[in-house]
Amino acid sequence: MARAATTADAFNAVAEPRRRQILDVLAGGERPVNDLVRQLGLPQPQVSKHLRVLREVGAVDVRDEGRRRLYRLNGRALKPIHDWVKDYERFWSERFDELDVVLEELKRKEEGDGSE
Amino acid sequence: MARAATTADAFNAVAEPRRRQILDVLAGGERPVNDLVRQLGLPQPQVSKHLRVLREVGAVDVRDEGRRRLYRLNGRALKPIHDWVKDYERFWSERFDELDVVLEELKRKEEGDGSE
DNA sequence: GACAAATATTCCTATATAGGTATACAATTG
DNA sequence: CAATTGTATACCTATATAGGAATATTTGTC
Repeated sequence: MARAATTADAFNAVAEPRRRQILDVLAGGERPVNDLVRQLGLPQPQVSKHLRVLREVGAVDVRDEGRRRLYRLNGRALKPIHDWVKDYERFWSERFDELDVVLEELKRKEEGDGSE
Repeated sequence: MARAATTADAFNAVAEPRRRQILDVLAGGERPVNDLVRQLGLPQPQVSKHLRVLREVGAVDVRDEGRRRLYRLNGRALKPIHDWVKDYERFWSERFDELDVVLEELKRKEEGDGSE
């Protein structure tokens, strides 16, 4: 059985790091394919292929400008990812809290042992 | 060329929705495999397979308790996902900001038309 | 109109996998 | 000790893909 298609949802689309890179660049503003090609140092066909995936999950939109195709980010498509992962933030934030407590206790111990 | 392995990183591991579900359940606390099997209504071998992936990306930790294996969440492993997607929050938050402005203007208009 | 630029798409391939089925192994129970 | 429980894993299969190489199509320039 195959994995879910890369175009199945945003999670699958952005699992591929190059596609995340493309989104990162587009976060800075609308771009033609050529810009992405140059900026990412990837071959043009590759970039087009990745853009197609991103387009199909709705993460980018495209408009024609003559022979150029300008792509822009649709960040809303990434919201499901954020919505899912944000609930896990407490698992590393609390960790920091616990670490602070432990460090505080260690500090007290050191002060308590300061006499040795 | 194959896609990156599901065990390549957290992004690839959680692209599969069942694995996200597993993490969601474990977010509620340490669990034996059997609990996950029953709670998710998945066959046991499937659950074990998914758990192995999650274990390899570090998203879960396991300890033996007799013949039972208890799995617990390591939420830190999901931080890279959060770190990446959080910068995109502005792309839907600003949208909400704009919507608020529009709604505010509509409200003012309605209040202005309140005399009719 | 010839040529170049920009880009999408086709063809190909080796690779990994999600689920199904069956099995192996260890621990527990009676 | 036999039977049961709990779980990991092996074997199998159909499927999708990331990149490479090549190509097709459209638009722009001179």
